[in-house]
Amino acid sequence: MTARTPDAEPLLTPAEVATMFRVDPKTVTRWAKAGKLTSIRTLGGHRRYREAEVRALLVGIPQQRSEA
Amino acid sequence: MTARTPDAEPLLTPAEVATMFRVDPKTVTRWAKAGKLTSIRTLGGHRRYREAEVRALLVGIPQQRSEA
DNA sequence: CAGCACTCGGGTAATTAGGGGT
DNA sequence: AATGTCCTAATTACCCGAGTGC
Repeated sequence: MTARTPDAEPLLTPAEVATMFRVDPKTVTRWAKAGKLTSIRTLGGHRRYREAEVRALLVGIPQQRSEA
Repeated sequence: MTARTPDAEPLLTPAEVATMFRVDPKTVTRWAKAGKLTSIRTLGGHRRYREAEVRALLVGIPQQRSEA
């Protein structure tokens, strides 16, 4: 029973993005205002973020090993 | 409603890691820079650390010498 | 319609980054 | 080589009231 999927990409709420980065939702809003993150606005003015973009930014630098 | 959490690993702030290791946050930063610890950057440049990795390091310190 | 959680704004403390020096 | 401390600048976190989303 897969509900129809209009060609829309998955969006995330500010709280979700904030959780993923371990920051305050307000901080995510600042990133959007600063143009560091693509934000889509609801008709009421609330922001939504592209999941794919957020994941791409969540990049960790793995620990290195200097083994002899 | 609490926002869903797509697939985010729990992250820790520098202060939290520093407290766990009983060291200065600055020291944690040095560990990250030295590649001894995996670091994820916020869009503002602040670092976040993987909770699982930190805890693994806290527990995984075998007593090589137990004080003569 | 009513209600609650979340987000929107702005403003102000608290952390963090970075370099340098002990 | 490794840690702790001092400094300045930048980023982030918590305060409020009002509006949106469901």
